[in-house]
Amino acid sequence: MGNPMSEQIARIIEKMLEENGGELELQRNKLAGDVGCVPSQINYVISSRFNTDRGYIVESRRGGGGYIKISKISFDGKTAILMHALNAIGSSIDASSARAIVIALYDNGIMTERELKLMVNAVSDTTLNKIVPGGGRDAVRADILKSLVLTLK
Amino acid sequence: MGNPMSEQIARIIEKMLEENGGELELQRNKLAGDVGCVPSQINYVISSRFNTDRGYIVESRRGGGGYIKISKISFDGKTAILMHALNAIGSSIDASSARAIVIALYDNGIMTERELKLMVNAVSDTTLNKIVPGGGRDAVRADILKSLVLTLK
DNA sequence: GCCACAAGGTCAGGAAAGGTCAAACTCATA
DNA sequence: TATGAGTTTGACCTTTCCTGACCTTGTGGC
Repeated sequence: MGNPMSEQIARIIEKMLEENGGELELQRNKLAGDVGCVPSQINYVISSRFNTDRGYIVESRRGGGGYIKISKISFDGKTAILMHALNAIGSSIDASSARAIVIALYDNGIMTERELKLMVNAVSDTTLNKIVPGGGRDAVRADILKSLVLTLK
Repeated sequence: MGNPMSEQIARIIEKMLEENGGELELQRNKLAGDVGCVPSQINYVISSRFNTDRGYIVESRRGGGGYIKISKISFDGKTAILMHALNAIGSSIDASSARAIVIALYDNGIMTERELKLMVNAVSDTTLNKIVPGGGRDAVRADILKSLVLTLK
């Protein structure tokens, strides 16, 4: 692994995250300028390394005073269960497996009954069928489910 | 950490609203002078952040002794709120409007904070961006959101 | 009624972010 | 050497914010 610029940027972000207790707000253009790359590369680094799969939540705002906010999900006891679930979900998951995972989480006392219904609903086929084309549906479901599971942290 | 003037103005208004039981009358020119911006920016802040979608009603009067009155809507019937939300969602909705609606529901005591986070996450752009192609994204979001809102019934 | 002044309203334009996408490049490996 | 995953870049897009010129409405004096 030579030392691609993406690595450097990722390290910079990781360091800032550590110094800020797992949460940070950055200016895309400023960071790009500092490190000497094109702004969209910041997006690339974030989406390839600070995504939900790796346990980060990213929010952003455009316009004057815009920012990108990255937060790392931190571990504790029950998070082990959640991580296990995340792992089980993978990059694509069908409706019944998703349902099973959610129910398992409920059985483990990770969430309330209403939250259970909420999640079952969100990832049900009837909800996703309408628009998402056949192939992509399970992938969309996986993304949503992972995002939801992370919220339980 | 940008800190646009609009944010500051919004915070000031929010604070005044809280101190006044959800209702307040302000002088546009005075507020603009106090905070150091052009008067029309007050309109911008009000129309972008204190609009009906977010649960506010705005009235005003021009001329001598003019004013702008902002009141936060407080619903009574829970189902009325949900119906209002469903209506607001429609068949397609962008990320920030979706977010606004969910926050409004939370503000009205329809759901817990964790449910709020869950929903915000489920309909965020970062979650849906990955796979759903540009056009359909807002439609998928609307379907998911409506499904989630109905779960609260 | 007419006029001056005191509010607030509208709108278009430009600036300041961040987002998206596809093409080209790199480099390890089959 | 062909292929493909990962990286880099730039052209173009969308959202959010800020400002100023100009418009409309209400009040009070004459």
